[in-house]
Amino acid sequence: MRRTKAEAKETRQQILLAAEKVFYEKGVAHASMEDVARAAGVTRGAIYWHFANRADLVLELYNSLPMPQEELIARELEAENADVFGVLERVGREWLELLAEDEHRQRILSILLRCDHTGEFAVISERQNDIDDEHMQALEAAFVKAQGQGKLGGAWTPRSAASMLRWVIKGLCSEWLLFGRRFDIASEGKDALRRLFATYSAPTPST
Amino acid sequence: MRRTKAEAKETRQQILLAAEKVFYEKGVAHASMEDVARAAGVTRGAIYWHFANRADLVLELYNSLPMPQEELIARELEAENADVFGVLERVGREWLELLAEDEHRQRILSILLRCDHTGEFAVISERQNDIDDEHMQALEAAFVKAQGQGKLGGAWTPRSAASMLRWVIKGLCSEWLLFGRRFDIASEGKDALRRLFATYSAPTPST
DNA sequence: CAACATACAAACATCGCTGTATGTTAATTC
DNA sequence: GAATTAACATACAGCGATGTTTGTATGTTG
Repeated sequence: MRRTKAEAKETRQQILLAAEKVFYEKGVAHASMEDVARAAGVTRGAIYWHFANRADLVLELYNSLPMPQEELIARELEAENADVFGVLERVGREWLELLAEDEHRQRILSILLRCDHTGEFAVISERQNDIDDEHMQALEAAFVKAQGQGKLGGAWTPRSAASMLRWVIKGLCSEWLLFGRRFDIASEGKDALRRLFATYSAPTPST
Repeated sequence: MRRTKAEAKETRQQILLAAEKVFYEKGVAHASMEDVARAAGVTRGAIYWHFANRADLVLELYNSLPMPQEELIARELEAENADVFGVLERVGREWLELLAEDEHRQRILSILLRCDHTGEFAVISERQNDIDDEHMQALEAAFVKAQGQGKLGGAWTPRSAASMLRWVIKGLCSEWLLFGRRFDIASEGKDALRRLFATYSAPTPST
């Protein structure tokens, strides 16, 4: 029954797809490896060959998501006179559009939002937190630049602006994913970002 | 061994306190009822006498949190010339202060943030979603009123303003609770709310 | 002060699921 | 083309926890 390397990769992919489906429907905690195996058309042996355990399987599910090119964005912001708000707003919009189009991303992020974050799954949360931290640092740096250009108005600090942006995007995504995707996230997100960035550049109030 | 009614209530309270402690430290999924029983100084028998199962225990933990007087707030907003933004900003601030002071609330909300939301725990999430929905409706109604008073500027709609407010408060609380409470949520929250409400009343931009 | 209900403790019955160890077949490797 | 090893399937061992049932002593009620 030995399969060729290409077939093995195929099997691994099938397992990931099955895990996505089963975990999404039953929840990570309540789906057994046997459930996943059946959905993938293999036995648990195959799963334990490709993945160490359930936590590893979930982690690989997360890793299977292609992440947006952050370096490319960073380079765009390098220029002295870069339009920071323009770039950030566009990037945020693109992220929401990416999520709106990619059902795999939707399901995997839903799984992660709803699963337990303690014990063996803590590594996954930490992973997400690390990425989040990097994003925050990049965002804050960008807002520092905008501030240097005299474009950050109101009582905003780079940190407060970055936090607010992240909360809005996170809130938007969480609500959309956990609540049955009952609105057009791309268009509503576009509007929300529009309003938010408008407030960043508002003049400092006198009061 | 039969205890008096007062003693029974006492036992129930001890179990809730133990559950809070144990679930917070080990996570709902990885703590056994035996763990909770030991921490409470009783046997599992006592727990199953007072609570149907683990999900019920967690739900009662959530129910043990006194919720802010929403009717009182609603009444404050009833007046024709009510200062909607002033009231909402104050209520938000008070909520953050309440959380900052109450360690039980902190631990219980942390537990709920990190636990699995599928299967038997779905009822708890639904409960929270219902409350969230009510809040959103109340918020939206309040912003409608503000709009009627001509106070809602920018490109804000009552709904978008309400959503943004909720995302900010949720983001603030989640980040604080999940990330080790590493900042002064009351003071930083106050600032964030200040900035946010300032943007609500900003004049509609010409661009 | 019976009779009953309450508030638990202790014992029981399983049971699903996990991880591993072993078996088997077919690709690779040399 | 023999030896090796990759890619699984199958069989196994064992646990840890859950919900329930039974036991029992003590409040409570009429």
